[in-house]
Amino acid sequence: MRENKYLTIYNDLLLKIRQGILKANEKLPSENELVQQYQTSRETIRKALNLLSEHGYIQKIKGKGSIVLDVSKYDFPVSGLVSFKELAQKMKKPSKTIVCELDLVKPDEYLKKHLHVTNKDEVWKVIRAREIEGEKIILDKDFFNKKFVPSLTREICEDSIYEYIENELKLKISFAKKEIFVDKATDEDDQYLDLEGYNHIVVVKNFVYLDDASLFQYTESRHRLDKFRFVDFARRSHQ
Amino acid sequence: MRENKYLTIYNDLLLKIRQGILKANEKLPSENELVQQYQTSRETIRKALNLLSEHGYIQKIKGKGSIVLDVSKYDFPVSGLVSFKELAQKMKKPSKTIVCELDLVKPDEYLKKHLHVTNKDEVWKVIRAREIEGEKIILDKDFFNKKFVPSLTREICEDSIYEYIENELKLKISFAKKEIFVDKATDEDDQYLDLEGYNHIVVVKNFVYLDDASLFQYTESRHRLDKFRFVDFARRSHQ
DNA sequence: AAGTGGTCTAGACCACACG
DNA sequence: GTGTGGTCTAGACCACTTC
Repeated sequence: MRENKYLTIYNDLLLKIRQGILKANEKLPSENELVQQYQTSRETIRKALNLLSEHGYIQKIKGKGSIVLDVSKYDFPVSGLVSFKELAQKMKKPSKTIVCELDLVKPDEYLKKHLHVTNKDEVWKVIRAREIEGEKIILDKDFFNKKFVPSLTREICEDSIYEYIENELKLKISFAKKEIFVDKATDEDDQYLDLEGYNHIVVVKNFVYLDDASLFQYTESRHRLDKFRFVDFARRSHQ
Repeated sequence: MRENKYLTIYNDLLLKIRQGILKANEKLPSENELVQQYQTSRETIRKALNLLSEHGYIQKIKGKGSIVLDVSKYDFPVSGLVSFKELAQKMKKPSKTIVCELDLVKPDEYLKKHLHVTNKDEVWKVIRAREIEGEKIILDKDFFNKKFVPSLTREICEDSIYEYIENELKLKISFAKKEIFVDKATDEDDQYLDLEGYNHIVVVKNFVYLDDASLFQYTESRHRLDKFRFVDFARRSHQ
């Protein structure tokens, strides 16, 4: 057994919720009962329950107990953030990635500021169009510091760069900042996408940080207005 | 002293980061050192550090230590989600709220489904336009179950309903689900907002749940395209 | 080998909900 | 009062980084 005990318990409880063994709107066993069931300490049970809570599967109420939330009514996965692209993949809609540009470039002023690189650094610039159900509706512009990603090929780009980075290069992505706003469509958008007359674009900027807190990727994802969708599930913080 | 020990430590460390006593890109004292400094147990220190980490102020690295992240480079507050409206308030831009409608209505099919109410329930329907720097750019449509919010006045609506609910009614909001997408502007949008020719609208749907996991508010916030902005800071989850 | 953060334990006391 | 979840403690062992 190599998995954490609290993650094992988390996954076990999650399975029971998904299978309906633990029913929505009903109470979970108390923490002390779970201590007995899983033969562990209370803090470990609490770690598992807090994870379930943070991910929106249960609600803990002081003095009463923990309630299983109704997961089925979410039309999207509950935890985290979901883009149209991810949804299309989940729905198994036919999709395709077209690599428009793949270059090693000198950073311009904007990139120098946002990627924290200097004139001496080189930066991978990747532009890809995402075609879903026959329409090119998303334009992804990615920029990586060459220091972190030495080589990159068209094949990797057609697949998932993200998987390549995590699985092959073993770089660990730890957190990201997102900005969403609407912008006028550029000539580049028009060139690579099927804009269908829409002259505005939803822009999702993404700043990705590694485990050691260094910024290594800047991404701009440009979505046609009518095909943009974003879901967030937020637990209110302390205070 | 009534505040939690770990929250006290969290706030103290946060203050030191903000004041530059703990500098960006430098290491925090180790957990064992903090145990000494604050005369507490390691788990308590870890609770405080985990909060700082979740809120994006530090980065913990196994075997090495915790690094203070550079907060100053975020043009928006780091933790959680920030809308244009909140930003305008932070920037102290002149803003005004116009209550367009305030009614007790029977729920239609859509509301019955999303607010989990029946024909017997009554629902508060509040429509407000938000004017910022002289332009009406956001239309907020709120729906509350009358069961939770018995009375509501124009004055409360012109102020913050949210504050009224938390401070006066003592209802505790625990989590919310957001959906963002772009829709065609309706006649209602046109009637209440200064659309300036934009015929699309960014829609932010908000489902708000109380402490006991009951859904009590459904909100739709409709933003003029050019004035929409949304920031998210997401830590990657386990797994 | 020494120091770091990550996990886990077995207790303790508290605040809250409910009958 | 009993049971619940929330906080806190003082230890322990582990995996990882650095020397």
